[in-house]
Amino acid sequence: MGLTRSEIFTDEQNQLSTLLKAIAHPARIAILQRIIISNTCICGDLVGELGLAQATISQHLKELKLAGIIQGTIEGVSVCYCINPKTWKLLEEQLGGFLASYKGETTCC
Amino acid sequence: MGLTRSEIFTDEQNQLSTLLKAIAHPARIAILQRIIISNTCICGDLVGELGLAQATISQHLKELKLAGIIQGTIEGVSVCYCINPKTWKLLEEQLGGFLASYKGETTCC
DNA sequence: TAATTACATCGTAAAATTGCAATATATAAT
DNA sequence: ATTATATATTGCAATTTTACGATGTAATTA
Repeated sequence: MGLTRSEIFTDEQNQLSTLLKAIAHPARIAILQRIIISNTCICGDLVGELGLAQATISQHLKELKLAGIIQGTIEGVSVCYCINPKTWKLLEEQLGGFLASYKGETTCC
Repeated sequence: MGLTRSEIFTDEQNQLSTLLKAIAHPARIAILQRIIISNTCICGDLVGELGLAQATISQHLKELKLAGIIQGTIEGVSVCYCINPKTWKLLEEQLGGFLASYKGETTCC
């Protein structure tokens, strides 16, 4: 009916899928890459560089912030965004464990 | 308008987001974990174990197959699914590179 | 104080996702 | 040939996502 039945899955499965969903969009990947490159935080630059409307960028930033992947600090008139190291580490661990659990076996169908 | 503007992003960004979207659902994570555990492939078992309707499981399997993450082989009456090693490796590389590009810096906002 | 700048939020439309019952299909067993 | 079993497909409803114009808000500048 359009809503994910989270109750029937484990907390780990739900948490990982939430983090993945947050980064599973080309615009949000581009935003994260841009933040990572300019280690120091940017923001309004994204609007001019990505080719999406300001409202759209702001919405994507909100989603990344909601998932805890980035954090924003008010800096005068503008807002400075950067990676949240804690969540990034969590993502690396959870996802790394998940991906590494498959050992490319030879016995397959 | 409800449709992602893929044209304005790079092929790498689009490809990675497609793969991520495919695994960004608790049911599909659960399905992949189950396939990985029983290194040898299963299928109908999922319906009984996950608590989702047969049509729903079948649909999730279809999405994973479409993204190239799993592959299915007809085996008598049932179908045997397993991980597609090639795509899994691609995902590990692309995602690994992306996650590793952030070196938890100290200078942040 | 008024104007400007940077960003967030609201409202809305189009499209995609999630889930399931019902039905179709295809192979195996009787 | 008929029945049973396993999976796929169809059709539908509820919900979420994506995108953007318009508008609101908050801090800086004139």
